[in-house]
Amino acid sequence: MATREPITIKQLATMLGMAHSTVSRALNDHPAISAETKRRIQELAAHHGYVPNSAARSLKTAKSRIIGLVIPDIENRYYTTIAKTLADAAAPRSRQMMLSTTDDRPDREQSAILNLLEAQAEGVVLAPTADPTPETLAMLARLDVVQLLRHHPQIDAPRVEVADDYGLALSARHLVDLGHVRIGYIGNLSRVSTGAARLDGFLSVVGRDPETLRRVRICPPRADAAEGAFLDLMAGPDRPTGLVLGSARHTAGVLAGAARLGLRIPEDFSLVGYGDGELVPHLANGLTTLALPEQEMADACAALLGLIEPAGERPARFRPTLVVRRSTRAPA
Amino acid sequence: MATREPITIKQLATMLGMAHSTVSRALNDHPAISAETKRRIQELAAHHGYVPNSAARSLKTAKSRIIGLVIPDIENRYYTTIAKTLADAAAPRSRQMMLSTTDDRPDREQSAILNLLEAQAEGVVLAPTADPTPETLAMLARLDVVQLLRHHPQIDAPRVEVADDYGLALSARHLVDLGHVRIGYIGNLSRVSTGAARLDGFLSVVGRDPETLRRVRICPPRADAAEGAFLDLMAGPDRPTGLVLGSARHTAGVLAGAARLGLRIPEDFSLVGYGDGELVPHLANGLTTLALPEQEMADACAALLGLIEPAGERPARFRPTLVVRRSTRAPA
DNA sequence: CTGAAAGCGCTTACAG
DNA sequence: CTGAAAGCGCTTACAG
Repeated sequence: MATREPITIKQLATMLGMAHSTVSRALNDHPAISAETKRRIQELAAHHGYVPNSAARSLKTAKSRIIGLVIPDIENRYYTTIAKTLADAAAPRSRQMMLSTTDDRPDREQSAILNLLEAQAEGVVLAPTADPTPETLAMLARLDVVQLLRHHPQIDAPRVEVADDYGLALSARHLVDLGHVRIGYIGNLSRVSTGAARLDGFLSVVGRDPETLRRVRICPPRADAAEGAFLDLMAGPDRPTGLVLGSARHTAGVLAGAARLGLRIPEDFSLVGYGDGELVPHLANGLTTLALPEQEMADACAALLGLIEPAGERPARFRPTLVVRRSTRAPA
Repeated sequence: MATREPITIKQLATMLGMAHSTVSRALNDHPAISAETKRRIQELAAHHGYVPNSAARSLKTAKSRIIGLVIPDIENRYYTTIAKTLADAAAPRSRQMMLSTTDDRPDREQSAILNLLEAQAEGVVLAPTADPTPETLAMLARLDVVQLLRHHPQIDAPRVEVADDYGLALSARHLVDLGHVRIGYIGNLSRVSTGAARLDGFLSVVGRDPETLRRVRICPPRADAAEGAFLDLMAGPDRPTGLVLGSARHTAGVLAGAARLGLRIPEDFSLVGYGDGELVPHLANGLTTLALPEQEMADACAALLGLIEPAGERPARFRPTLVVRRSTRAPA
């Protein structure tokens, strides 16, 4: 029974010869309205395909049912899982999820946050860029924010993050325990908090002498960049016998580089990835990797935004676990 | 300079001793306002961290800047790419992307569409479930919709889809040309349009005799389901020497099943996947697969919604291409 | 170039 | 249990 022009509460009220306030209350199941009146009104509303106007409701109530998710990259499996879990939590509570990707650009971050502020978002889950603009920081102070994964010193908001230093120490320790001495690292820019923490965790185990630092490569989270870094790292003398990754998006590049150089895993070098997933067991003959509790972290975000009941403890920092498969072994 | 309570146009007008209509015009860069007035107003607005209220704007203009993306599963790489591309197209046009996942459930689809209708979404990109509810169909008639990938006979909206029959024929033909005779198929439910078209394309090449149909397995788009189907398919006598997949989410299950049975690819059977991606070249020693033009399809959606200029032709159906790697060869 | 006024579709105290 | 009224923050014809 959809009409071209959406029908309004006022029109329904006119048809029924009632005040539109009564219609509004009936549609919101207000206790003061009689059952019979409610039934009549709701029937007519359904018949005419009445749909409430959320802009009008938001204007009146000064809040919307929108929650924002602002992340660098939806193609990163980690964020994909977060998006899925958050969307699943939002749907049954009639919350809408607004998704923006920043590609780690502060200008895109700023416009995403502006849009959410304009929309009077109820909450925002944000994985901040390395350098949010002053405008972004000012706007964030006016929103209910959760910092996901990364954090920025000037954003005063609860954090939901991975114990990355712990995790990367786990990765490095695994290779050391297997007997590796020359261990390389390819990871993200250390300007974002996670990049710094991951490198730090790695170095806390292998040491910080110049010799070791020469086996560290930092590059953007793209496969082609990682491939370049890998080729460069493996070109020199005293090639690493083990390699630790600090980003999921570096995996494909390293595997491509290894294929190009004809290096086998784990015969020629051992590899520890970052992040698990459906396909990861089938990479590199079974990629040893750090698994992150994406689900729990997304739940923690949802709980902090009041979307779901907090499930027991809600630690700010979640510990990754090392999943040992067949891409790591003692050096030849 | 952010205040707790957001500042409004009226308050700015009072401070300046002007009419609030003038302030509104200045902030919207209306040509009739003098440069000097604009400057003063915009300066004050910036100083007070003025942010327009999008609910008020939407209420007045009877439209929002929201576009909806309603898909079954964000973890499916195909949809991830679409989401990324659409988000990238939306951002510079100050459009917001509302993401809902349906998990192929008509009730979730209905509430997602209801939310978008309430929000007066400018456009909706929808990959419909197999059986949208009558309510959903009625609401869709009131929205500007593009049907992505799948289509439903009762939804009257432009389609952006893959020539799946063509693509799966390509997959099957590849194995036939290599000399395979016993070829299996694992794919999606045929109740969704793509499931039917893919199976049809496969059968158009291998034939529809009962012998062949016994090598077809239909299962939900989950790895565990695909693994079960695979084990079942490979258990019988006259095991297929080649296998074609009709869903990206079946890949992990089949690889897990093959590992469990100790079957090597391509020595023991050849495998053709569905959908390409960063990691796919590193699966199964180089997975031969159908590559879909996700980027172009997302652009076509954006163009149909008026978000971007149509780039030359805009075919409704996009042809996948077969990327031959090392997971397929002549049968032993 | 600027102002006064109406109104978008709701919600919600206040009356009765 | 229902109604009359005000108002949320904008935009935009209509005047001048």
